[in-house]
Amino acid sequence: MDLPGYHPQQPQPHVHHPEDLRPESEENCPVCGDRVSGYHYGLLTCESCKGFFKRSVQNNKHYTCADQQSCPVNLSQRKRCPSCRFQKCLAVGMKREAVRADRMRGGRNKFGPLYRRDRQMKQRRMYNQEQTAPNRIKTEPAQTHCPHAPSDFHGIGSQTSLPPSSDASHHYHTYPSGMGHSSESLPLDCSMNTGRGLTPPSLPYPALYHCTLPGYPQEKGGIHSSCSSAPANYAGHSTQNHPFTPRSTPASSPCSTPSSSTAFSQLLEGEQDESQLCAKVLASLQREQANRGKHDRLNTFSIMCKMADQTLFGLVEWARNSSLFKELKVEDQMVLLQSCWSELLVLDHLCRQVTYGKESCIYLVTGQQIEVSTILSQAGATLSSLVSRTQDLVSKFKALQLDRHEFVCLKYLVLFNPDVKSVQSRRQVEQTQEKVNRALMEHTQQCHSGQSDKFGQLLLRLPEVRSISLQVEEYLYQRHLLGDLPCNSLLSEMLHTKHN
DNA sequence: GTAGCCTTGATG
DNA sequence: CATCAAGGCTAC
Repeated sequence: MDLPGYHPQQPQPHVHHPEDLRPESEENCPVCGDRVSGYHYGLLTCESCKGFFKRSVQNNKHYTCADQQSCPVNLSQRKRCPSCRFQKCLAVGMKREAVRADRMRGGRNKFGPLYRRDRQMKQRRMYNQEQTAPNRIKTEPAQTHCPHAPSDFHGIGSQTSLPPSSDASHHYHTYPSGMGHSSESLPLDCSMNTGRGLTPPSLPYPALYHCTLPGYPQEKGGIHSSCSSAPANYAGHSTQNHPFTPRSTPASSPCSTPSSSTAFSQLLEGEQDESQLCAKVLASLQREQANRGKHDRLNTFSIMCKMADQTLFGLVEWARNSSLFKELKVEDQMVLLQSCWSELLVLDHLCRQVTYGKESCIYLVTGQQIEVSTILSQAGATLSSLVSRTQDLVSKFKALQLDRHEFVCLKYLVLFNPDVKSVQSRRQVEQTQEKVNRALMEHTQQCHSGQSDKFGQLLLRLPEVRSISLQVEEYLYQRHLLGDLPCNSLLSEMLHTKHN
């Protein structure tokens, strides 16, 4: 697999977790952020969430949320909405089965080994942290307030990681979605400095297709000069990383048998270099933050949206540059992309986690990492559930040892979806999908003959990708309606198109 | 209903 | 016998 890794000249990723400053024993409850008192019903939680979960299961409670099912669940507000609290308990992994039907006291249950493994893992991680601590970039006090984000595409709670004593409630008054609206800046700031260029990234995306697609294929400068819709950081992409520029196959490519390499050379031609993408997104965000006043900094949610937006832009460009995609009518290209953009984002995120992500961390497109437990302890129910579902899928893909070729195939399979309504050349889309399907099947058989039915296993994951992506869209749309999404983004345009 | 503290009892 | 994750109790 092609592993760009970290480039020494690039900002090193930071692991952001407030626990940095505290001993392990003071880990926070993933449901409400309170102090944990031990393992309860499947994972480390606080005493109150343990009791709450027990009561809810024992009394077979069915709560209803009076709001949007995304209420904040934290130390100060955990009592406010039992529905969201219970949903979050489930989302973070508390297990109903661990509540005993016979109410037998004492003893141990079947989760004993799970607790032990988890403890060992945590100990190992702590040991590793101690080993590397002297080299780690410390977050400045101001940045311990850094908001944390689950991913580069989910859109994210812009809640800040406030210390337990701080009162975050004022953040929630205006935004009942459960996410505060902090103007405090993302961990990005740790590495952001004095970029001074005036390159507003918010540009007229609505014209994306009308403006750019007719201009292509290959019209030099089509997208970049005839239309200002491309974020500045993508300028130059077509020359630096043009799909028709011969690209050397990664030396570590796991498999290059004649049949699959022929099929794959066509599929892999437009793949972006992760380190370039990372550098561009980071640079653009740094510029944007630098251009803002001290009190006008982007909040976490906006930063996450911008990351997602630029990732999305990259994905659109990837599709547009793909020779298979170019064979389609422009109208079909548009409807296909409009139908699958969120799935592509989810797949892109998954691949990033499988390739670079460390256990229990989420790896952002900027190379930064955020502890899943931190996110779960601060996010609302919807976001927590999204993060948990996605992390589950990451584990499954990791277990399947998904390689880059397979990931690219999945992207194509999602893109060439003949079931999309209003596709004109349905047969053509179908044929391409079959072609990719065959390539994927051959590849898995040739390169992973040890894993029986890897092909089938990969395909079986796609419905979950689809389902997560729909939840992502729904979540983003809610935030959009609340006015949380940055204006003029490709993201909001895609959401709008769909809901119209 | 909540949450902090107490009691219980299988496990290693 | 110590541990610790279950359930129970009870002031609020």
